[in-house]
Amino acid sequence: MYQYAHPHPAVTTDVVIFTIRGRDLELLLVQRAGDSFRDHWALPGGFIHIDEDLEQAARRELEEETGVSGVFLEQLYTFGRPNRDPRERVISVAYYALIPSDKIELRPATDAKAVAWFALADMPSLAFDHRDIVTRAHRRLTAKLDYSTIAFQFMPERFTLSELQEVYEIILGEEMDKRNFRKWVLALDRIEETDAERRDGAHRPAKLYRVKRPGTVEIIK
Amino acid sequence: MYQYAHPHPAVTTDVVIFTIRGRDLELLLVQRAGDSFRDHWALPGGFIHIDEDLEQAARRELEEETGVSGVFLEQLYTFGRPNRDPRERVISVAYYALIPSDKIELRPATDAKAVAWFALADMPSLAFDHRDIVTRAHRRLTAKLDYSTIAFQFMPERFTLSELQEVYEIILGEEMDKRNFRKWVLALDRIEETDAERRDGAHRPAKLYRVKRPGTVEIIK
DNA sequence: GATCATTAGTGTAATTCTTACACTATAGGT
DNA sequence: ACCTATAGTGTAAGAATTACACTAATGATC
Repeated sequence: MYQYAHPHPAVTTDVVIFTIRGRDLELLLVQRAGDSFRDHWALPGGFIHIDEDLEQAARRELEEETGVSGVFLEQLYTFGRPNRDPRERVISVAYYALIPSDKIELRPATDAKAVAWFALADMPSLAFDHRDIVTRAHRRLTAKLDYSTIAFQFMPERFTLSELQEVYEIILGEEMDKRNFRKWVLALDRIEETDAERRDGAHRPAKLYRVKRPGTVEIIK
Repeated sequence: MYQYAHPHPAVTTDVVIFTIRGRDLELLLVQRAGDSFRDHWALPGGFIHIDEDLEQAARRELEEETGVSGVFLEQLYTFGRPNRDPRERVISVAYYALIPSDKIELRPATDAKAVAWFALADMPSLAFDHRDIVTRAHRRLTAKLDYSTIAFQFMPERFTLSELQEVYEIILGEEMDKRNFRKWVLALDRIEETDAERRDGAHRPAKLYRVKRPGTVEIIK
């Protein structure tokens, strides 16, 4: 038992894990097994360890559910409405992560819980205030498209300009002009041509590009 | 005594309270009286109450030190490095607030603690990781100048365009062109002329403006 | 091996936005 | 009347953004 002179809230991290699958922006949900919100879908998350950094806790949750590490992860917002959890006062420090589309299958056998990807458009109803967390994460992501290189975090090591454009279109939900997009993204000077190309199907092969500094998200403009 | 089956961190809020005083962007610091970092300057803040919303806790701290309420307050970031407080694990949900320059003298008699405004450029050394909190708050504020109407939150009910421009110049730390500034800010369509003017000194009086929706910070462009 | 279908790749002109820049207007003080 | 100080105003050049349509290269089919 742990004792304190004044009441302490519990602190959790929840992680909104985004990826691009097919033609959708999707996120990872886990089905709850425990006592409250049983069988509801929820964001991956859990209590922070008492000697663990917040970001480290979020990375731990991320890795437990997806097996991936070293991907983009950023603190989103802290949710602390007094009754957001019916059991006790729980404050959740929410993070969001972006997973490149070639790493999404590395999900290892976790415990018995169901884990699945859902498109933002057709999520089930979520436990706690997790819908609010998702909404805020989505807003942050779309906002960052405009002024940072965050979208590159979804790309595999090599990709075509058409694929990159499609990622932008999926997240923003609108089509973009091909020539203007290419002019713009190349002028950023954050990606470079490789000497490989992708040939798939009966059409002209596409040049493959790579991001120059894959680990970093930079502010642009 | 309060008991828990697993250890819980303490949770505090700290508030970076900005205002414009004279020709400086300043923030409010309090001198610590308690056991750790005694006599060091620190951000106003304290433990959240167990049934209190996070923002409400921040507003309470803000009002305790300044007497003001109803001003702009936004969650900034949550700081949780394991040893940021030497006494126990403390997670701080930081907020930042902006106070209009005509309300800064409403500081009521608080307890015995010293309270003072400091220009960002010459702050004393701060307790805990409060310097990091201030740095992040300042970054957020300058970033928001570019894409929101946040600067209006510093303005009194009526103000001249020169005063508004000066606020921008103080925060950004650079001079701006008078004609371009006026064209730009009027095109935003977020402030309007009143029929009053300010006459001070031996020169042409300036028209007074007011913000159209004082309570809100809007995204622009 | 010609044709077809499919995606990759490319430039220019019009428009809008941003920047640089200097003088007149009006008050109070002398 | 004149001086000083701040308020207030427009235009032209340059930069960035938008709209828009055809050629290139491949694999599949006949």
